[in-house]
Amino acid sequence: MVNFKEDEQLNTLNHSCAHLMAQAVKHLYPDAKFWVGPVVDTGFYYDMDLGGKALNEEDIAAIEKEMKKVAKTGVKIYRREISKDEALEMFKDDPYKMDLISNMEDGTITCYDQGDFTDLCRGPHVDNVKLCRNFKLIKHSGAYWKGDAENQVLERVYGVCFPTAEELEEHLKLLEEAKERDHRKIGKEMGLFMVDDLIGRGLPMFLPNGYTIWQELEDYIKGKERKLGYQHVMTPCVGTVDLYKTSGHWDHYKENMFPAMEVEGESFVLRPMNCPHHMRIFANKPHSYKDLPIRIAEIAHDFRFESSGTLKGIERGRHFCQNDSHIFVSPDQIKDEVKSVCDLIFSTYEDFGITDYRCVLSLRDPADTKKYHQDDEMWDTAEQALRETLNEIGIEYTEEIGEAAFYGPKLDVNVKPAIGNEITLSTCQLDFCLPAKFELTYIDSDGEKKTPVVLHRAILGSLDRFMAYILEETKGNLPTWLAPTQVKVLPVKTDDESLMAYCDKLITALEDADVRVAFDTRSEKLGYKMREAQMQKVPYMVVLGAKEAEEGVISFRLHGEQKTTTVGFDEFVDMIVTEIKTKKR
RNA sequence: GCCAAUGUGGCUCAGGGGUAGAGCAAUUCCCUCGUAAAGAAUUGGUCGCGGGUUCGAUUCCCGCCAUUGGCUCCA
Repeated sequence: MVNFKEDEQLNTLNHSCAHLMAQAVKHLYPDAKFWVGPVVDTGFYYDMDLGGKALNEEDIAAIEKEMKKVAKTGVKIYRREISKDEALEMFKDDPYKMDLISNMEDGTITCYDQGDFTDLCRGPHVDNVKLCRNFKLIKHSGAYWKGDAENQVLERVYGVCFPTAEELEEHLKLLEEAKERDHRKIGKEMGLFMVDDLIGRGLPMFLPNGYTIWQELEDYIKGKERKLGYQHVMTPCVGTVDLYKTSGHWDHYKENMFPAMEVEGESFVLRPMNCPHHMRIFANKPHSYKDLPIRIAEIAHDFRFESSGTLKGIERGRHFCQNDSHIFVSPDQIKDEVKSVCDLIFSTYEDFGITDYRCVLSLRDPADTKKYHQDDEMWDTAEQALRETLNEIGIEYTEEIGEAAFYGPKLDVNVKPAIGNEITLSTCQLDFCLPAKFELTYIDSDGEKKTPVVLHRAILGSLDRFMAYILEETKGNLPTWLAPTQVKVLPVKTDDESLMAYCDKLITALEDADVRVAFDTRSEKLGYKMREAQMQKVPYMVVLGAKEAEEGVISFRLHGEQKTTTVGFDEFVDMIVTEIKTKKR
């Protein structure tokens, strides 16, 4: 999909189209005030104050109509340079523009005139409104001024613009197709999970097919972790409020936790994360420096009271399972262990064929004293240690201020799903803070008690979110090892006893090899059964008739490919078993 | 939580002030068939929930709940 921001021509065109939209809005709502109208990856938007008027579908259609009308006039767009004082005078009735201008550096300010409309803008722009005629307003919503929920809500309208009508058409088609990849749609079609009002919003339930995938993911990552010396534990989904007061999570996140339950004079909460539980496991017995690193891992159930507006199938719910681990190391082990975690992340991505990801070194914002644990020295040490390690490993990353956890900096690995915003899949966080709060110690080689450093890390992130991502990436055509049903056997005739016996022989052979196989014995037409198997996204669709039974061969189609392949019986079984075992295609 | 839209049988959707309709699915019958839907019959819904207006509400109004698209947030 195109990136409007990075393509220079599209960027200019869309920026100009944002102005065209503002002009049309001004015609329809003369009192409209305008905040900013930037180009983003997916097109453009403009944030506008319409005096409390909330736009609906009809209003959007009317704005589009007015835009077409203005575009048709072919009015020219002129660039004009003015001084800051002139700008302040020109926009003195518009508090939003005044806010923008007053925050600009002194010197020349540019603005653009098009007919009866003038807007402050750095530019560049196309030179005529008619060039913006191939546009579409995509969606609209409320958006807080300056992105702050404390501020008033502005009307934001998103759109896209292309040089030609054909390109616009093509783009809109792609947007439609992206909806087909939505994991919620795929999940419903494949019977993977459900959400139910009576259970509660944001609390998806995995159905047999979905749980099969879930278990495969769990086995996969646990297997990898075991080889790397991780020790798996199981801990309860509740903890006392005091536990979270000790960790500091209570102060930072109590609003986003399910409220406390009072039982026999004690307060408990559903746990939102597992760090405190794992800290207490470390504290369960004394440790020598010789024991480190200690890698406590768990596929852990967590509950967070996410805002209702953010819930999204299994990508973001109020219950999820983290592929979590806390690694207790001595300071001199940090680099090796971070490197080991990174290796694990990237080897996992390789197994899943994930190539399109972005690494972020998330740092604290020193000005945000409310969010972050206050200890400058600790932060400097942690951030520098993580940065150095990443540089040493040679990972490409961008640094982002204000994205750190309250207790420490982190490496986040983000991906872009088919629908919606970038999500974090994997994370590796460096924490000098919680071990001290929990007064964790180990005995060092000099006989002194020292405080360990903790790496918080998740590879698949949450299994739920990872599954959502994989479903969207593969459109539900999962690799064989993950597929709920791996092989479906379709007999051409169901009343042919020797054929049915041949099918049974194959099914037994596959079941003995732990392959998940289904047998469609209904007396339906072959085409009908194939269509159904296809829609269920079964990787191997085996068609057996008298011909195959006589020759002792297997005919199959792979993941809906048009071509049919025929191989020997044993060869087929070996092929599947090998594929599943290597977890690769 | 905020702004907007939506909510009709298991699924996808049409309809609309006089107590509902299609296709698919399901069930039964029939069919035994060679690479994406044979045919027939039957079953299935107090139109998200609660109020109000009305002789009468699934349809109009209000409130709530849920879903969807964004905004904010994501330890």
